[in-house]
Amino acid sequence: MGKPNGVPAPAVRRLSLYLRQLESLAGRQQSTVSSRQLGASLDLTDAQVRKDLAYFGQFGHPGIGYRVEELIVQVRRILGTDKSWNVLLVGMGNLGRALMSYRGFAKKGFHVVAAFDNDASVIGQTVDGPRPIVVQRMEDMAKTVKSLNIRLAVLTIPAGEAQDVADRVLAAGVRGILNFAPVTLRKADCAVAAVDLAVHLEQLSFRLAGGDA
Amino acid sequence: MGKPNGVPAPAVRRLSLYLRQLESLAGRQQSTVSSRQLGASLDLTDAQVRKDLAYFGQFGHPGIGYRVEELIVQVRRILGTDKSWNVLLVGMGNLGRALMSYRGFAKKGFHVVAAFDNDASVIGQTVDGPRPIVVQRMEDMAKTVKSLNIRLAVLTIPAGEAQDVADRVLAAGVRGILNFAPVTLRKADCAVAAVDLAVHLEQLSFRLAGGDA
DNA sequence: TTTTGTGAATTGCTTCACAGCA
DNA sequence: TGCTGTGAAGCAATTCACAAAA
Repeated sequence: MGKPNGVPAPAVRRLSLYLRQLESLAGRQQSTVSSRQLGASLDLTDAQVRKDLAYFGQFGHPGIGYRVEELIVQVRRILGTDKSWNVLLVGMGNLGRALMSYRGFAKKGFHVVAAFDNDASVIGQTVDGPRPIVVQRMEDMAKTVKSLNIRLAVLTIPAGEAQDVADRVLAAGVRGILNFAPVTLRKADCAVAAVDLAVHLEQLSFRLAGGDA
Repeated sequence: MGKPNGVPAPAVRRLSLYLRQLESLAGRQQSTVSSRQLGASLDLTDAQVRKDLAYFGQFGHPGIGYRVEELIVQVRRILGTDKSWNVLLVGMGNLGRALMSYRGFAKKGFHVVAAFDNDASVIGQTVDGPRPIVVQRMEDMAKTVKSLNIRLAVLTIPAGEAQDVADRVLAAGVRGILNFAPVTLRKADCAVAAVDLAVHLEQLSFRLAGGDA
């Protein structure tokens, strides 16, 4: 049932971008798209687009291109977003609260259904979101993960606490972590994605400070 | 004066991670570190670490390793964060406000010194941050960029407005963009870094939904 | 025509393995 | 001994180029 393992990681990253662009095309009522068109909109070659998609199946139609709606369905299935995912969030600081009410998650089928913090003054508060949610104690995590079938966690906490919280979240039964703390997590065979906001600015400053130009 | 162009992009990305780890080591009073140690903490091989650093110079000491404080200075210089950068932020929604008060930026020398929005009810408001800032009209951008010597912009705006705002920001004199909108920007020879929060969750769902495991 | 899917060629990145230095 | 810096080897990803299909 698992897909073949010869898929380059960069191809999987681009799959998300293809989906995003396809959804945009669908919104503009465009019914088919060529690999050249799709690639141009993302700064990729047509060959790259075709090769990436071909890792997962034959979705195109020679002479026509790809049917937008059809390909959306396929890519969602490949990415696993044809079903919805329940997500928990740890860390109710500014960033955590902002992500709670971020509509982009729900649009893609990710639903923040539980929120945690270790600060007693925050626990019990109701935070806004698509559905308002009461912030829970960390101790209640395992029970909540089980009862709500949560499989993903978003960590918006200070670097010093991140590893401990990650361990706890995994122990509670979560399978994947989106980590905003500026540390690399020791991961015990679980999926981890990291977003370090400062790192991205550093990459820009490198490029502007003689890095390439 | 520019560094040679044979540097792989992945090496530059890792440079930020090395710096983060080195700063952590410095905080714990560790004075030297070997490529093996540094690599292990980031899930990289020792050879990878040495090769990455060697693209930029000879910083190590055979038999000793790398002197932590010394290497921090060098890496900051390479990344361009030995000097501070003025940054503007467009889009005062939840995410924008959260980033305004995010301490991680200032810690790395990035200072949000101006904020913009196109919503009349937000313009003129004071938003919190390291220094509180008054939200300006988009029309004032060019003047502000020049007077405060702003070189980077962070965009936390809806996808539909992103390209227009990016064009405007570049016209105002900004040289690099950190884009949180879920669209790929047509970039006219400027540096762009993209953070799409939903994309990261999709990568996790792929890995959990039979993608590799 | 137009456009896909794909083996072959190419480019790029990582790992190996070891000389040289402390 | 312990460790770096680096050419050479190996592996991975991208691009090329063309047969096949509509």
